[in-house]
Amino acid sequence: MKLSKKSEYGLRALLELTLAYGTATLQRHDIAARQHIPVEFLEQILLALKRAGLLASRRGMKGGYTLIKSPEEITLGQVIRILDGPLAPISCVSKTAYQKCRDCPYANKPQCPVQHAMGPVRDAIAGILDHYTLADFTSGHHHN
Amino acid sequence: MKLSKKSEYGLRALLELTLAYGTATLQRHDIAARQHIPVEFLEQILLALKRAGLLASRRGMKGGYTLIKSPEEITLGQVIRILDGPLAPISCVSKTAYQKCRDCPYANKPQCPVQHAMGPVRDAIAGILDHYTLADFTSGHHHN
DNA sequence: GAATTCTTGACTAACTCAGTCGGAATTAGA
DNA sequence: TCTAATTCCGACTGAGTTAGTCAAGAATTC
Repeated sequence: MKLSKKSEYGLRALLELTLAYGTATLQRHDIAARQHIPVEFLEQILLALKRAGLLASRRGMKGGYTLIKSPEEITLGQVIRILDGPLAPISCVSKTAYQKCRDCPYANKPQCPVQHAMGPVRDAIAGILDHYTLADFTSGHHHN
Repeated sequence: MKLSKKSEYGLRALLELTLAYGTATLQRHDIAARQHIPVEFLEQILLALKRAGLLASRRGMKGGYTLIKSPEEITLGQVIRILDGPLAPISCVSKTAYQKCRDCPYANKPQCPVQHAMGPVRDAIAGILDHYTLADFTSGHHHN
């Protein structure tokens, strides 16, 4: 039931990139310093977000990262799925990464009690996180 | 965001114990066989649930485990907290195990964006799991 | 006292998490 | 063209967690 550091750092990094959206590109060390994230670890995260199509980057002097989509289009659910995998507490109730549970005596049967309990949990989590955008995430936030 | 095998097995074991509630005591190997759980691993789980006050046990021949409280009084939230720890996705929004996040630039400040997003998630999860009892969990279930 | 069952504690192999490191590729500016 | 700055990529690591396994001890019944 836990959010990894990777996702937490990823969200905080995207917060900075959202604040800079349209006006500036940010470098690893800028983000790392503002959010107190180890720079080499942050790098991995930014690369993953880039591969997933959320960020663009430039190398060399004056390089850095920028958001490639508008903050209203990116949800926390997307980000967490990229960095941490599926939101569902158990894969037999996942919608984005469903997997039949093997060795469960109720697998396949219509009334698996675990699914019955965890389905609504996954829907509640996804219902919040898939409607919460980076714009929402940043609103109310002012630097220093 | 994931439920451990420990919790999953624990819930499935409690399902069997709920079905037997008031009529029989179950032994490790009964539960293990019905739910396809490795018996030595199940043992740890049952012991933890016993220490937490949900189960009673007897040793020796004709021994076994029984539910000590009625199924309406035990929620999935309680069980998962015993076996997996807090439900909150991040400890700074936990109500049962709050911890200030260190090294977060927003720690203490009233408007931490991560808390703002994850607070409702933790409330949604707890809202479901703390109202879902073993009685609900078992309803609609009939053996074979 | 023998068989059965829970109890306790230690042990382990595999995996994940949270980084760290070294070097290669790209770009800007001198 | 040279150099400094920056991203990119892969490998590596130490600590901790997960999912068990195992052996020996204590209680209970027959």
